[in-house]
Amino acid sequence: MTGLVQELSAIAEAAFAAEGIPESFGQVQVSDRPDLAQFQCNGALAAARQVKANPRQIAEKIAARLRDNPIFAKVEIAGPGFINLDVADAALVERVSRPKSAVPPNGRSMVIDFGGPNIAKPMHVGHLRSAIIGDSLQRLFRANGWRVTSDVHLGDWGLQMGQLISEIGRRGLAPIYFDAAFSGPYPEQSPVTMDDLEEIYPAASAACKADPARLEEARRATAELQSGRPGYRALWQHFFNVSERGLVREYDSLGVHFDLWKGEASVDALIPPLIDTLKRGGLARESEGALIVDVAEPDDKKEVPPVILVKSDGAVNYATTDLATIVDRVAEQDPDLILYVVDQRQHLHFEQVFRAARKAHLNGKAVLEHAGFGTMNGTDGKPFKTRAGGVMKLYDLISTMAAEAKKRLAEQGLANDYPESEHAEIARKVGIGALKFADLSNFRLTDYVFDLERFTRFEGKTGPYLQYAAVRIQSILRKAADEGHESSPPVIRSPEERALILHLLALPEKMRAAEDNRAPNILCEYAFELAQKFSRFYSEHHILSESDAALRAARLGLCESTLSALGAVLDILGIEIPERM
RNA sequence: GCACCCGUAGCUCAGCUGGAUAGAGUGUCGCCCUCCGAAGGCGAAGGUCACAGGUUCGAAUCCUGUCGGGUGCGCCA
Repeated sequence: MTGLVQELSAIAEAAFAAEGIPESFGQVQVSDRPDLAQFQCNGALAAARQVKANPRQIAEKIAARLRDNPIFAKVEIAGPGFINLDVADAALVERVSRPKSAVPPNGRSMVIDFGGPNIAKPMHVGHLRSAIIGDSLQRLFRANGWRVTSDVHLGDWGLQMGQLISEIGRRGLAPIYFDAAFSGPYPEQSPVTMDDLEEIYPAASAACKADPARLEEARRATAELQSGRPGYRALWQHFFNVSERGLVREYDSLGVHFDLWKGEASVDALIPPLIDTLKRGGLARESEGALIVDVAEPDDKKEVPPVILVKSDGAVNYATTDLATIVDRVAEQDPDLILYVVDQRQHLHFEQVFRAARKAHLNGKAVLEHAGFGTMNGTDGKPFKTRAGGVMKLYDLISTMAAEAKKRLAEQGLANDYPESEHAEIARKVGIGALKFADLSNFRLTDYVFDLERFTRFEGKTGPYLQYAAVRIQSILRKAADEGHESSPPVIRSPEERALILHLLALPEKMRAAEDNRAPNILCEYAFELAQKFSRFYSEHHILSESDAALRAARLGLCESTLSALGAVLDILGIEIPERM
């Protein structure tokens, strides 16, 4: 699906080429002077320098060619050589009325790695960004025709596992798993619950921080787990199972789903052969008791430390599992792109891993890319904490958001007569919609302030504003159907209709820009403007009571087109639209 | 110390492959519901785009430096 800007650019590019000027100067954009024109082309100005000609003269020649094309209602030259363009209403209406078809597969495939949470720890607000941004990206790439495989990629193979194991051993909670003489089978019932783990983990972590001997113990346990000690493996499996149930529930409540629930541990078997390969290729060497891969390059501006494959204690790092995971993914599906949606603070880690992977040719044809995101701070500018000083659990945050949404419904006196279950469902969708939109509308890389008050705002540039606009359209269409009104392709009889249709035709460009930049905030902006333009149209024109049946049908058609575009974008953002609210 | 990210309206943030008058939301002040959902619409006020240089016909955007904030710099993830 090509967008209007793309189509206009192609026309202008052809005009430049016909004048013997590189066609790249023909790029058309939405005008930043809407009072003067709908679109503009600045190519004559840029070309003038290169071609050494008067920009106005170039613009004149281009404009003369453009005027031959009936798609334009206006072609004007302004200032030093801007070419201002308006598209004919008939052309707009024709394009917005074309039946929309799904984007066909583009033949490319990718893996999205969410750098998921560590098992045995509850999800907290710090995990929000990866989940929300990553989910939006997987929906976006799919919508644009990619074959996408998403992997939550849990943190389940590092030192924290050894910390848990050694702490449980000390407490004597499950002695059978520590009995070297025991030959199994181990109990099917987990000796610890998720609640237990949530208490044991911080205790173990604190103990290791305070006492080097405890840390040593945890390291040893980690190495033994990784080298296959049966009791530890069995215990680990319990951690994993217990945690996974909880995590699935948390992600479900956010509406985030993964194709794969793999983790670091899932590539365990691939590590020994990988290390072999790296050793044989002369890429891995021993240093200070550890096995490393040098990845520094001569023209580096910063110091890039080596990748540590095997620590001096014999355990592997997450760099090692990340490398093995690349091997796994290439073997499984040979993707064109592997995208890591992980905190920007881990940028250096990925740089190291990517370099090592490329050096060893592990990545096949895949481009390896880290789409980092900024940290979430509290209103004090420091990493977010609750009033009590701890991190806020995701579950609590979602409950709070839904409760606020419910309060809002009550204030408005709305939904009083809805069944309780629907009431709760609306509150959930609105609460999560507010949360997701607030997160996604910030550019990925910038740190942002987590302000509960701002998140629970439902007016202005928020998720609920968009949901509200969509619900209003649904309501109109329902009434129209009840009254037996037909819809027809839109017409342009007013500036509001024209503005709305112009914006509808910009969707394909925005989808592409969002993909190119891995930036869902571009779609947030688009959706917000779409809802604004609809609201404007809605307040200026009465639809159902319009006596001219043809005009009423055309306006209903415009409502349908708007709902379809808004629904598509909200779907990519992972925001659900209630039937009513 | 070195490297990376950032500094835009009172507040929260867009804009950054250079283009005409720097945008939005919120907050403040006005106006609009006997008519399709007011979680809405319209309008006003609010800016030396941190600072100083440079490149350019043209810089919030590119380059250099300064100040301020954040982050990262083998055996955590």
